[in-house]
Amino acid sequence: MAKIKPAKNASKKEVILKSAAVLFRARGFNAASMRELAEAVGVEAPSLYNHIGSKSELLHIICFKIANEFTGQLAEIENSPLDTIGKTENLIRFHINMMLNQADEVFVANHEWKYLAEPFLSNFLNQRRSYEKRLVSIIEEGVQKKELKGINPYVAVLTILSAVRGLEFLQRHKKNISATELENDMVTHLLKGIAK
Amino acid sequence: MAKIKPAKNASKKEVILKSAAVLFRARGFNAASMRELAEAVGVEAPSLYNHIGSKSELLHIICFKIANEFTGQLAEIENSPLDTIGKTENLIRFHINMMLNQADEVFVANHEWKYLAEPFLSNFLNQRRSYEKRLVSIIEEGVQKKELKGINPYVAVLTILSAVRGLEFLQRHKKNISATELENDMVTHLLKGIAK
DNA sequence: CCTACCGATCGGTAGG
DNA sequence: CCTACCGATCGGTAGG
Repeated sequence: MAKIKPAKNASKKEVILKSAAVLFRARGFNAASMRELAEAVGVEAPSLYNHIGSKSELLHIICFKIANEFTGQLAEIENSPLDTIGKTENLIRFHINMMLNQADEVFVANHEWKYLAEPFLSNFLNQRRSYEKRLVSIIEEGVQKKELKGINPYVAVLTILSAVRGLEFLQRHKKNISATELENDMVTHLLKGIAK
Repeated sequence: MAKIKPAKNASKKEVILKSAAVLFRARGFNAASMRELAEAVGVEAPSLYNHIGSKSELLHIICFKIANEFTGQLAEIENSPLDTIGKTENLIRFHINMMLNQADEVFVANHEWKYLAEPFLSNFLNQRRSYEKRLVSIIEEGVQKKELKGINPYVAVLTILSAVRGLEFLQRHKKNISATELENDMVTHLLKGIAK
C-alpha cells in the first residue's frame, strides 16, 4: 500500500526527528537501527515509514537544519556594525549557545555528516567550507586593522571552532558550571588567553 | 583448523592495524567492513583471522596504544621542574605533534572508542577521566599561584583539548601552513589570546 | 591463505 | 499502524 504523509502528521515526524538526533548521537548513524528508533518513538519499525522516506532522510534533515541556523546567524553578524573582536565574540557566544541548546542535533551535524548520501554530502561540505572561509575573512580583516594579533587566520578559526565544539563533552559536569560562567570564561580564553 | 599466530607474523599484524586505523577513520568503525579491510591489506576476509582475533580487538589495540602514549607523556610533564605555563605549553605542543604524526590512530581513539566492548570501554573511559583530572590539577595550581588568570580550570582544559583535537580537520590545507607556524600560533592563541 | 558458507541483523516493502 | 517477510550484508567459522 502506498505511503501517505498528510500534513497533520508533521508533529509525529518532529518526534521521530528528535528521537533520531538523540539516537544517532548516542550510537552513531550506522550503529543506530530503525528498530531502536521505532522503540524510542513507540511504534513498530515499518510504521516509521508512514512519516519518513528513509533512514538517510532523517540524517540530512538534521544536518541541514543546523547548517542553516549557523549560516543565518553568520549573515547577521557580517552585516552588523561591530568591530572584528565584537564579531568574533558574538560568534563564539552563538556557537556556545547552539552547543548547549541543541546539543544532539549539533553533535549529529558535526560527526555524522559523513554518512550523508549524495548530493547532500557535497552540498553540506560546500556549505561548511563557505562558512569557514567567511570566518577566516573576519579574522583576516581584524589582523589587517591591527585589532588582532598577527596570527594565521585559518589557525585561529580552527582553534575557535574546535574549542567550542568541545562543549559536546560537557554534559555531566554541567552541575558545577553555570552557562554564563562557561560562556564568559571561554570567550576570555579564546580572545585574551589564560596567561596572566 | 585452529588459528596460529607465530611471532614472525607480528609485522603482518602491524600492517593490518595501520590499515584498520585508516579505514576506521575514513568510514567509521561500524561502517567499515572486514571485507574492505581485507582488500586494503591484500587478502580475503577470512585470512585476516589468522592474525587477529576479531574486529573489536583491532579497535581496542588502537585506542589503548594512543591512550598509553598520552598518559606516559603527562607523567613526564608532571615530574618536570617547569612552571604551570611551561607545563601547559609542553602539553599543547605534545598534543599537536600527536595530531600531526599519528593522525589516524588518534582520530580513532577520539571518535570510535564508544564502540569498544566491555571491559575495554570502562577501562578507556577511566583512563581518559583520570587524564583530564590531572590536566585540571595543573591549571588549578597555575590559578592558585597567580601564573594563570582566574578562569574555571575545567573550562580551560576543555578549551585546550578541544582546540588541539580540531587539527583533525587540517589535512588538505596543510600546504599553506608549516607545522612550526601552526604549533606556535596555536600555543600563542591558547595561552595569550588573539586580541591585541 | 583460500573457498564455501553459517546465523544474525539490517533497511525497507507488501498488503491490509 | 501492524504482521510477515524480502534481499543484502555483516562478522566470523569450518575445513583444508
